Amino acid sequence: MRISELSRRSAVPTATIKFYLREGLLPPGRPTAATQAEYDETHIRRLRLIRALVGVRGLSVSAAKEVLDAVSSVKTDTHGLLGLVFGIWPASAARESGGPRVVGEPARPTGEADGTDDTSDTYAVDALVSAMGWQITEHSPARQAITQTLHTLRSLGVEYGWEDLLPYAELAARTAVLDLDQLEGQDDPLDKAERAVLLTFLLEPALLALRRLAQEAESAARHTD
Amino acid sequence: MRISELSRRSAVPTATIKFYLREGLLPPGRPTAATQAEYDETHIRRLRLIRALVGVRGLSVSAAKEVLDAVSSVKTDTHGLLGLVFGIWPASAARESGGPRVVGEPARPTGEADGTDDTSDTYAVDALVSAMGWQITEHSPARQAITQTLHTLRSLGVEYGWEDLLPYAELAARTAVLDLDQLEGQDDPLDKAERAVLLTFLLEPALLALRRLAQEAESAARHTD
DNA sequence: TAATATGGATAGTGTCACTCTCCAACTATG
DNA sequence: CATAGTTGGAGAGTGACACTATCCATATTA
Repeated sequence: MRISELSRRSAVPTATIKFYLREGLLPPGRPTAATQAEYDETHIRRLRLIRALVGVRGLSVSAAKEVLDAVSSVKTDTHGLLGLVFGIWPASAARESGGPRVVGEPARPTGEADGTDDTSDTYAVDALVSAMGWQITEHSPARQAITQTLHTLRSLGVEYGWEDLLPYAELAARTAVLDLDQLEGQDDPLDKAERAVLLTFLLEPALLALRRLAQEAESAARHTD
Repeated sequence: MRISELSRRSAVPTATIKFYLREGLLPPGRPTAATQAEYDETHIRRLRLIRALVGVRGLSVSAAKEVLDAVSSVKTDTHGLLGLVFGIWPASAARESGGPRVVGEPARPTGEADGTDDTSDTYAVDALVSAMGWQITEHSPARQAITQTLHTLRSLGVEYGWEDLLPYAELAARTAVLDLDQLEGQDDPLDKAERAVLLTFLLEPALLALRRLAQEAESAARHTD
């Protein structure tokens, strides 16, 4: 099929499809002439995946590209596959770790305005990880996210340590078991990778939503007793 | 203190402070003259909270305003407080529920391009909620987020129903118990509201990060067996 | 062969979170 | 009390981002 049919069938405007092609999110079609190319079902599928990651999950286009590249890079190496997928962190983390997105300002010299240090939180996360008995890559972006959260909470005067996160970590471990179980069926490494991506990224908003619902229910339950 | 000291102590540029004042995120200082106002510790605290919600959690400024307004609106009404806080959904959900953010396009008539319907997923979420025995407001934004996720997964050819979310919901329920426990100490309703906001919103990235770490660990564990 | 569609490149748009510039009204200093 | 530096407030400007629109030299279709 050509681009207009691809557009119609995927409900993505042709201009946007061209944009995704340019950004390398969508692989080019098979060229049949100088100004003609042929697309197939895989392109429709890929487009839906892109829209899901960007639109539903809210990933930036560049983050989505990272994710998709990781999925495509899976040839036969079933081994590092999941580590690769699980190691990807949405690009928004970049602006998180560097503080609020600053554009023009030449990094004002006054670093921490309140004297709190970040290093102690790094050790706290190490303690948490080893308390759970987890084998984790040294420089996982997820580690930084937790460090950041602990640091922020502390700077806001909330007493919060890694011990407080431990019970959450236990629940996260069980969540991970569920997640991995969902991948058992898939034999084709590419399908497995795609499913891992979908269940990891697309489930994130749903899991947060479940927490909210549960909070509301728990709050109601405690108030009516 | 005046704005320059507030800026120095909070590490937020004065221009940005002025912006937050204009947007209503930060309450105005006590005016001492036509072009002079006095700020205090509460403003520093509020600034840190804003930066945490916007910078760390990644809320939009308008979403942060909603959150902050909700916290401030708590006078003595300890009752609906938590429901109010838990019911807030980041503004990004708005663009999620409406599909990818479309700006110029006049809403192309071709609705669902692949024929899948959204209504069935709405019932699925109802089933999930009642299976958990949760008492939830009818039009909670969190419901929509889950509906959306189920719908997206289905449109991508992944067989996924509310039954698959049930075990996650059980874990979410336990998470909520932890969350609510953390609020028990606070007696002052305003402190309680602020703590609820912090632990709900700021913990979200950390919880997702914990899942990633747990996934990596679980994946490693399964592969070395 | 004329009307329409396509791939590719370039430029433009709307939104967002700031950031900069002005200016009249202060305040601190000599 | 003169003057240099600071404010609050308003409005315009900026850079990043995710598209979206316009061109144009082919290609295809009627």
